[in-house]
Parts: sequence; C-alpha cells; structure tokens
Amino acid sequence: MPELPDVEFVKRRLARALVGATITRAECSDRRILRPTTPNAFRRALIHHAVREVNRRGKWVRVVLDDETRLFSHLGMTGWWIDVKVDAPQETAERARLDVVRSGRARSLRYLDSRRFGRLLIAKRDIADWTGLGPDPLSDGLDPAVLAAALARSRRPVKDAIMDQSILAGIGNIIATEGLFHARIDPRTPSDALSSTDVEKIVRGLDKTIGKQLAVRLGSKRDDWHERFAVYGRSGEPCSRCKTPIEHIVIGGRTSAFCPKCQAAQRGRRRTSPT
DNA sequence: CGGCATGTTGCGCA
DNA sequence: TTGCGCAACATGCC
Repeated sequence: MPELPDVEFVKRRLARALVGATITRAECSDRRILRPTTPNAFRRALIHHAVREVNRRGKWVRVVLDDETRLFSHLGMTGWWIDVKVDAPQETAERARLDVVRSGRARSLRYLDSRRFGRLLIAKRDIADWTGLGPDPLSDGLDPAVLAAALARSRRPVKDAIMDQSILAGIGNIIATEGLFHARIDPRTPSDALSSTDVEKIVRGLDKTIGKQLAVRLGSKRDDWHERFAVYGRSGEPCSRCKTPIEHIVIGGRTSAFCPKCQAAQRGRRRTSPT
C-alpha cells in the first residue's frame, strides 16, 4: 500500500534494522523486480558489507553501504518490507531477503510484493530515478512559492501535476485526491490557473493528508484502510462536509474522487495566461 | 465472470 | 519537440 507515508514507515523499519549492521545473506531471484540488476550482482554487491545509512525520497528508499554502493527499493503497487527472525519461514509473495547481524543479533528483512511492480536494484551511485525527484513534502518541506512556480509551467490538471514525481516527490493517487479535497480545489483545475492562495491551500491539504496517514501508520491501533479517507474510494457517499454525493472522474488515467460542491471549479479569478 | 486497484513505462498519435 | 491518452505489466479482491 505504498504512498509517501507508507514508504516512510518502511524506510524507518529498514533503517532501524540495517544501519550499522552487516549483511550476511542477500537473495533475490526475480529478474523483473531486479531489472537491470542480476541475482548474482545483487548477492555479490550486498553480502559481507555493512550498511552506512538508509534514506527516502518520494517513493524510493536508498540503502547506502560502506563502499558507497547503493541498493534502491521502490515498492510499486504492492511492495512491502518486513523484519523477522532469520529462521522465519518464507512468506507468501516473498521476493527477496536480506539477513543481517549487528552486535551479535541476527535479523532477516523480507521483501514481499505480490504484483511485482516494485524494483530492487544495485548501483554504484545515485540513479536518475532518485536524482530527478522533486522536493519531498516530508523531508524537504513544501515551499508554496517553489511549488507555484512549478505548477505555473503546465496547463495539466492540478491533480496530474502534483502526482508528477519531478514536481513533488511521493504524491500518489490517494494523497493527491485527499489533499485536493482538504484544499477544496477542483482536481481538474489547470495548474497554471491556480492563484498563490490556491497553492498555499494545496500545500496545507497535502501536509495534512500526509501527516494523518503517517500517524495512522505509526500508531498502534489497527484500522481499516477504507476508513482513512475522506473521498478516495467514496464515490456516491455523502461528502463529510456538505453531504453532497461524492463523484469521480478519470484524470491522467487515474480515478479521481471529489466533492462537486466543496471542490467546485473556481470561476472568475484565473491568473492571466501568457499570450 | 468482469471490473478495479496505492505505480510506472512505453508506444502511437496529434 | 511536447504532451496526452491508453495499454501493459501481474496479481488479488469484490
């Protein structure tokens, strides 16, 4: 279930287990997930090396080894990492494992991914997928002026634009949908038609959504995934604010739920477009 | 059975 | 050159 807060959660789990630990076993035989890394290269690059740091940008996690080699992990649609005992049985849909030892204590990190849209790859330095990411809302913070400048460069629907990983790192369909609901902005609004006030509202809406999702992730109480959202997946249900039935449209090939009243297209205060 | 899904890429066509 | 729509990827759930 990976969007930014989920990836952050996984990143913290990996950091807690891996930083300062030495890898004693590394396996992944799935060439689809590894592309373009090979199973042999995966094992050879990792085994017997110590982990220096674990970072996250957007939906990517980066594990840096003592020799500067990097392991990049993207969770795709159904990827996830768990931390188990070394002798734990293989999980359903387990695609890779990293066994580590630190201070004499051994743990095993297992990568699970039923649909196998995720990635695991080895590189000697940072890859374009990583360096090309825009600012990360959580680790870099959102600067409304910077975001406004980026949004002004495109006529795309704003929901499309904020899901562009080179504009903002880590925003997926759920956070975009929820963030725009909180901001009361119509997801179809051309991004170059947003006022600076609109952009500030979007920043607050995204921050609120990310913060809430992360809190759910870090909290101990179990929740039903469904109940977390105000509009996502709630077409036909009454808007929590105004009771108007939630509608959905397709933007950029992705289902986009919104309240047609709270998020009504703002007319008559468009920024003047360049001629 | 069909439809849909949290993500990304690649292709064909303006 | 740029941008957009859409299919594809592989699997599970309703």
